[in-house]
Amino acid sequence: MGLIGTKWKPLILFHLLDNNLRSGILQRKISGISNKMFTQTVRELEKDGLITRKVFPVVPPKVEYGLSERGRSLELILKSLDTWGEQDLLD
Amino acid sequence: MGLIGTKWKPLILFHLLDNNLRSGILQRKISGISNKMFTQTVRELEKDGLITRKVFPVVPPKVEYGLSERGRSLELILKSLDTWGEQDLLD
DNA sequence: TAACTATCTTACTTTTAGGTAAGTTATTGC
DNA sequence: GCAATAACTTACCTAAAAGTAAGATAGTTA
Repeated sequence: MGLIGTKWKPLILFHLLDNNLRSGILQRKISGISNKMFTQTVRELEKDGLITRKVFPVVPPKVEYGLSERGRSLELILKSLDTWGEQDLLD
Repeated sequence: MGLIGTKWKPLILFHLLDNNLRSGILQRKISGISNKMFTQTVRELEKDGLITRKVFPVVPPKVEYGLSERGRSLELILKSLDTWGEQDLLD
């Protein structure tokens, strides 16, 4: 229940619903997040087992994030939250 | 989407799903919450239009909280979050 | 060889969330 | 007339979350 008790986690998960995304692109989708919070939050999501992280050994670096199976199991909840939030934009 | 981005709000809403509850009882159900945070959070939820607050002019005071229609519309999401959180208790 | 790239870290500071403890209220029961 | 009651509110303080800005990395291209 406390699972979603953070500002950024649900947002990041939400943006990964459609496709895997590489780090920079995902970050640009989360408007307002600082670089630090972004890295910190994906690290936590990875530890939680909600997203996967794939590093390509190239220069400049390339990192891709995607939902794990466990993360995928949140799909309905994430979509509901999104729809609910858009109904009338309080908060 | 940022709607649930707090530690206590979803918890309080969740405990109101079944019945309206008077203040003290509701607060005792939210283990770990301080008196201050409790009052503060229900105030916010009331402003958000998610819960209703009914004051009975008796001594000692009696206050009852319940879900508003808008709050009630979160029922499925709250229950999903709860079930999801219990599946395996990470976080 | 210097600049550019994408991703992340680290040190430092500010902002926000949260806790503790005391005080307020108005009636009832002793 | 004093204590007990439920539901706050307030002032003060600490802890946690988040922002800013700088630096590390190492190949590629000019």
